Amino acid sequence: MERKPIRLSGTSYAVLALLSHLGESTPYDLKQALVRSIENFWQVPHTTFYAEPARLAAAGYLSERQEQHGRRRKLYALTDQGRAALDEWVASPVAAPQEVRDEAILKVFAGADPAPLLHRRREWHATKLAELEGYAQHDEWRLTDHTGPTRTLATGIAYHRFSLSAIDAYLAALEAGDQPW
Amino acid sequence: MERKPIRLSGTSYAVLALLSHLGESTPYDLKQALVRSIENFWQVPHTTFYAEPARLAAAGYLSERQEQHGRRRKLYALTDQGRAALDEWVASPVAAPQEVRDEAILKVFAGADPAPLLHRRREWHATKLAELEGYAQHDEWRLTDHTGPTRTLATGIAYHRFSLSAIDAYLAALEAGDQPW
DNA sequence: TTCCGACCGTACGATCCGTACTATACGGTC
DNA sequence: GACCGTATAGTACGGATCGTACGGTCGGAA
Repeated sequence: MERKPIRLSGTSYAVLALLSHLGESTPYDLKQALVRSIENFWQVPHTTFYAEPARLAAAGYLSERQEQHGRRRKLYALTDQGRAALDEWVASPVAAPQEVRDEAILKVFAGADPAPLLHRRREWHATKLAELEGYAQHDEWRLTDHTGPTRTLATGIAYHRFSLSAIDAYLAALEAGDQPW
Repeated sequence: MERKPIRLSGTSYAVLALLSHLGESTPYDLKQALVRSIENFWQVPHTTFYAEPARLAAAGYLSERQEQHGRRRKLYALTDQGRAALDEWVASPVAAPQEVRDEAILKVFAGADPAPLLHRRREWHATKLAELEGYAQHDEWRLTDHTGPTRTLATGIAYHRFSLSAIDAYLAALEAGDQPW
């Protein structure tokens, strides 16, 4: 079954989890689902993401077959080995600490004025929030169930809402003449 | 001056900014300062970080000289080219969006129970908060000035405090029988 | 004087990433 | 029915990055 041992990264488990939810899918389908759910908390560049199913299949975690018509895209599905690896990972309560990577804070660290960076950041959060709220309205995954994808999308919406309010509070303090910190 | 063109990453600018604050330093000094300030919002594995000053020096952004005694460590300092690159980057108000990478949320996405993950996460934030509050008390960088490193440290403290309170609120809701989302 | 732990760093192969490019399907339109 | 624009659906490639493991160096205590 397993042919070539590989290290499983968070991205690997993201693919396994998506396949568990969606059933047999193409890499493109998986990428779409990623963007609508967990991408907020686990970013993957598309070149990395497209390579992952093939890598997992080569190690025995996924089955691979090809469409017989049209683009002859590859279709992937969990094998028993893949499902077992996913279940084992999910069952363990250990997780790497949260990482926040923020180039704007890095610029402030280097001496930049926070205000213009915050204004741009505010726009970005507003755009993302609208995008996620759109997914929440239209997707088959509804905010009323308690599945993983739904919780994740709701967490993303909460994250952008909170960021907006925190930025607004900071900017208001700045304009009132305070120096928040 | 410039010998071999390289791409400057966030990590590159972190090194330049640290050197701008500290003056001539060894990679180890820089790493220590990183941990006490911006590492909360820009993580760099030590193997990557140690390699960066040499890479920047080879491209002309840093000067390099060696201690004459003891461990004969290498000492790096900004060149004019390095300072110019840093200033230009700081002056531009564009920054990549904030990225949050959270393996715990990824596990919840895959179906894990949030509660045990949150308890562990709570411990981690509490530990980090204590560590940062220690830096704030003892460092030469004081929370009363408004330099970049100080703001960054204060932001890190605020981040961990907020995370703790958010986790506590979520756990309290869970224990009260609610399903927050 | 030798041992230990903190300090300080490098080697190396696997993985990941950004940029650029390719190619296919599909609807409209001239 | 050939053309064209847009969305779809990827691949190629070289440099950057990463985790694991290992290697030396220094001061102090035993």
